[in-house]
Amino acid sequence: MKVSGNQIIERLKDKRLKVTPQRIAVLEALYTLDSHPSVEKIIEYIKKTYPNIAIGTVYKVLDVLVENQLIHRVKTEKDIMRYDGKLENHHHLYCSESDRIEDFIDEDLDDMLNEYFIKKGIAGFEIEEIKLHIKGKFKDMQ
Amino acid sequence: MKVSGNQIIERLKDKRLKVTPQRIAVLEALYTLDSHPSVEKIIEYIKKTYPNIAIGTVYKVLDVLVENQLIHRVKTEKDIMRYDGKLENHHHLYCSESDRIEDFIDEDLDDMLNEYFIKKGIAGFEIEEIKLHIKGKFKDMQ
DNA sequence: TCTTTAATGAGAATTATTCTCTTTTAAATA
DNA sequence: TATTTAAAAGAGAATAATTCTCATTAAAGA
Repeated sequence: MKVSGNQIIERLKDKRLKVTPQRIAVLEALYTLDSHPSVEKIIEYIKKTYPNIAIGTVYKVLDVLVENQLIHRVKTEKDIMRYDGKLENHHHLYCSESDRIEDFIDEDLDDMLNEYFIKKGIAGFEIEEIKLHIKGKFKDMQ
Repeated sequence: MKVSGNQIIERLKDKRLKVTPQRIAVLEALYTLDSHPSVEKIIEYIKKTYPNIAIGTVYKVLDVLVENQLIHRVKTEKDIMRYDGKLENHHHLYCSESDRIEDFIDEDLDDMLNEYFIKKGIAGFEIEEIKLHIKGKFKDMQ
């Protein structure tokens, strides 16, 4: 996920958020780190270039970014929160043994699901977003 | 979800688990409580008939039941764990405003998804289970 | 009934997350 | 550019869900 510094600033400005080094650092971490890092991993990464950042600030920044839909929260069966900087619609592959999460993008699948639910609907419920959570095992033991 | 006391005992025995009053009480709570209760709700319910149960015991029992696949963990974007006693394949409807979760069962949908993934597969990943997480709003404000 | 092994109870410990309050800073305005 | 001000960050205490420890109890097989 390559996102330049200017793009990060643009994204913050688009949401009318103050552009602070801390916010940039958190987004930068999310765009750089492999995938779906925990707060701990995010802090670890940021501290390399910004050793004095306060942990509470990272939590607060993450909250603000989620509220403004610049990132998403992701939860697995383990009990810490993880974050996802990918904005396009995607699903998740998850292996509970390794707690590894990978993104899964499949437009054909999305089309099929949209068509299905437009036709069928769900009584008493207004659908906003459909995400698949696909559990299983990764074949390469990365 | 009507599950009798005998059925509960059978389910524990099938998994070669010792049948203890605490385990029965936790399963009983899960089968009785509306849907997807938190540990707090489970404890609250059990304490009515079993005021001295230890909180740590409830957590441990829940772990054992999850390990043995008698129940499932469910996570939302809020940060406490919730549990689900339903064993049949089902999806979740979720409203983030109210943090309410409802089950969604649709065999046609499951058939369609199974067919799709049997045909297509996912490179490097062995699928074990597919769950939809459908976000939106409940129309009745229950 | 006896024995063994596993489960429970009680409460301390841990730890992710939130909160409070003071200081600092981004950015709008003069 | 300097000033102003509302919002953000820093520091660390507080909270609360969950886990851990270890002594006690109980389930279930012999």
